Amino acid sequence: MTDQSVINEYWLKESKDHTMRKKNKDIRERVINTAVKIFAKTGYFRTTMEDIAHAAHVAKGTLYLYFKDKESLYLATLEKHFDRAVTVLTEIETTERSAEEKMRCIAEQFINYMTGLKDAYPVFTFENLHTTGRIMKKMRPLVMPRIKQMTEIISRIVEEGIARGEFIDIEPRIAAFYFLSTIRTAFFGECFMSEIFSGSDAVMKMFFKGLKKKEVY
Amino acid sequence: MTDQSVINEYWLKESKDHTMRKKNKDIRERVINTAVKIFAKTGYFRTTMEDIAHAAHVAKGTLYLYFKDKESLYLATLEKHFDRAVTVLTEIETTERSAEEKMRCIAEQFINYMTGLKDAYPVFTFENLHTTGRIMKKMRPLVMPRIKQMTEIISRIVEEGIARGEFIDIEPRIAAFYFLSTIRTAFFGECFMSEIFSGSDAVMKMFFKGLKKKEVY
Amino acid sequence: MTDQSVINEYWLKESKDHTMRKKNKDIRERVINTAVKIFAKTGYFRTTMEDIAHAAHVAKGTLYLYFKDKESLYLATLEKHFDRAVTVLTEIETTERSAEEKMRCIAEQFINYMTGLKDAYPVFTFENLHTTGRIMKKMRPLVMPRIKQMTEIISRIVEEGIARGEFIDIEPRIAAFYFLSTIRTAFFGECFMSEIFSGSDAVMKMFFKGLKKKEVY
Amino acid sequence: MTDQSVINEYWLKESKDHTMRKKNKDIRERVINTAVKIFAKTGYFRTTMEDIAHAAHVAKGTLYLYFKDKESLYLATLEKHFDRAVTVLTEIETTERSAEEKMRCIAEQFINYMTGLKDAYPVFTFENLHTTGRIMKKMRPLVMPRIKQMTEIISRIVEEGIARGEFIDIEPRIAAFYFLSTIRTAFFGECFMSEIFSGSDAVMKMFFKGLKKKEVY
DNA sequence: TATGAATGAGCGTTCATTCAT
DNA sequence: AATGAATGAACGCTCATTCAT
Repeated sequence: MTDQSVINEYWLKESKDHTMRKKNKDIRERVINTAVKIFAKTGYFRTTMEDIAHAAHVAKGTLYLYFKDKESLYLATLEKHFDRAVTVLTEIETTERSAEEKMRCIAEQFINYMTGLKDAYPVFTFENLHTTGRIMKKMRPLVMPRIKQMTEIISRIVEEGIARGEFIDIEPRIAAFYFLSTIRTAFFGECFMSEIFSGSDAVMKMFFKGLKKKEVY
Repeated sequence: MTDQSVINEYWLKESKDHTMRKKNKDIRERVINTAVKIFAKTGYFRTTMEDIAHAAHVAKGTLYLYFKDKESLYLATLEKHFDRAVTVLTEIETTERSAEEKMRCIAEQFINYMTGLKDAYPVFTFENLHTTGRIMKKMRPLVMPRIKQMTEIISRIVEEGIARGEFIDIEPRIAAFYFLSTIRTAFFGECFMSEIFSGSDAVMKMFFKGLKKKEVY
Repeated sequence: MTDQSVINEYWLKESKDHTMRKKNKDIRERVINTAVKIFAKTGYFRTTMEDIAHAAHVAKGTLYLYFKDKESLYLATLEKHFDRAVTVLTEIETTERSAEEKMRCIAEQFINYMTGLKDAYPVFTFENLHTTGRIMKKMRPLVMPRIKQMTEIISRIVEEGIARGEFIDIEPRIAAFYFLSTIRTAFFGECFMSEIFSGSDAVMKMFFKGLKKKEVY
Repeated sequence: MTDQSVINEYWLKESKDHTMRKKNKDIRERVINTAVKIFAKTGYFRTTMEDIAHAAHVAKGTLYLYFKDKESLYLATLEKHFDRAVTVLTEIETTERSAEEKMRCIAEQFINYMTGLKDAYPVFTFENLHTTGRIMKKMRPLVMPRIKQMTEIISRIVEEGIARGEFIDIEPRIAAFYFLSTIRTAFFGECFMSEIFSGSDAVMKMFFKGLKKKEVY
């Protein structure tokens, strides 16, 4: 839909550096990248440190050289997701397009990324904030600022759209938040509920119809 | 916003039947109603069978007389959620209102229900479909038809709206699905991310602006 | 040396009740009695919960029904030692004998008990107070009062001896403390260092020579 | 109480040679001297090789160049303790004093040394012989001869006292063994049980009263 | 039917030891 | 010789599930 060959590199970068120059950095990376997938596929609790170690081709003990405990490793995977998301958002924000185009591009990128993790539901959607007690406590301070950050970038794009007369006069943060949620809906429906849903385009269309000024025919 | 005194009863029904006529049925019910809350508050994995047994004032072993295992008990709580949701939807569908009014009423009901479980993120939103491989396998056959059912009821309301000229000509299922997702967004934002979000009304407004025909002023 | 058939029962009681009337009490007892020996033989750290469970013919998990953790089980074994020691001391204190006879009887009892645990160095001698950090913190409040209690009983016997003109005029507590230490010496030398030592009688003799008034020949 | 400036040097020697001429010897020494303190403070099991390596400013792997394993390192620290003890004993034996004076000097030295290791219960008292089966097996052949050696030196002093008519006619080894135990008692009571004990002088006095001939007043 | 004591597989984590550099 | 990253066996503890009462 939109040109994105350059941007895509951000999402895929991790699949390349298996050459291991600095052991240190590489193992950490490898572990995180492995853990991302396993956590996503199996869930936090069902995933064992042994699973991760095995999949990352390191010994169980090695994990603890790089991460204080399971929780920390999990948080590191979240961090990773967010970093990429923010990078992509920033990248797109600074391109030259209409606000709507930027947002459509973002949606496309995100959905691609999520879909790329195949059966792996990307862990950083909002609901994960609510995961069970103790881990939640540590997550909020990590996650909330990142969501805020993401929301802010999108807010700016929305503002831009409002200023340009593309969008209706709406509180930009709310539109931004709803936008992220809409992306999730599109991805989720397409991906997991294809039996009863297959209209991510239609959903996006509804979203933009709600956001945009009435066009004059 | 809308009159809902009658409908509310459905959500609250469980708090009444502590009279225990048919012991059997009563224990099962009591366990489920207790488990709903505990699972919601503590999460599936952190919740122990002992927690539930204790809170439901039965012995641990008793749980296994009524439910094959923890998973089954969990699925039973899901059923409960869905049953209520469907009941409410059906109830509202058959009232005499405009399509938009029905949908707004639904949103209100759902959000009330979710909020009523306090800090407990209601377990039946879509993403839970994806929890942990093994359990998911058993969940799909249970959950998918229910979501389908819910979607269908809402679809009919949407169709109604289209037929009446309230809504644009859109695939009703997609609108229905998106509608449920929008409810979730409104609830979630309001409830867990109040720091960065507080516009459930605005979100709903955007949704309906996207759905409704351009009004002539 | 002294008649002690009755008193001995206290030390040996645990070897009898394997009939298990009240499961509850019996398992707890059995575990403690087993743990006493294993801890003594193998040491706190080298002893695994599995070792104890196995030796006590219960499952690992069962241990945790009766004891919060390894530490608590260990402390319970200490408690046991002390209880018996105090019982024996009290028993002997109230008999009709000279102070010296009482003390010799105590020494004999203690040494018998220790020796009865064969290779098992009884864990309640004073130096255990100093075992490694965390466990120590919990031990002191448990152990110190017990040692105090033991010391006090013996102190009273010493006082008695002083009052009767058997012993020199010495601070009774110090004599009591030294007495317990002397018992340990006698046992230890006899038991573990027989190659270079075999004079528990001679040690006791020295102790009493130091304690008693010069006899007039 | 007694002049001991010269003798003290033996105990303190390790704090001087940080000049590191022969690297080899120096690292080994440094490790042992560090380990002595850490083992004493933290206990054998709670002490990790990393702790020691870190404190001794060497890498973990380096420890294994000088010691086969943790156990061997521990045994080496015992050696150290014993070496010093024997040196001190020998030193004192050859001075010109009465037997009692020599023994009092020994007691003072030992207690000073123990106290110098601060909260660290000196690891070479007899009871440590009994730590944990496996290690014990290796310890006995190392430790027993040393204790024998120490006992013998003290025995000679006792014999001397007997010969000079200072002491009663007692088996010197037993007196020697009891003497070491009495030192331990004095130190231990003073150091760890000050709440219920504070009479190391009184204890020593009792010991010597038991050992010495009745004086004629 | 209801109980809850007993079970034991399974997990997170530690740490002595190895080995490539 | 010296390093310290990597290893993996081993342990304490949890908790879903069973079963004798």
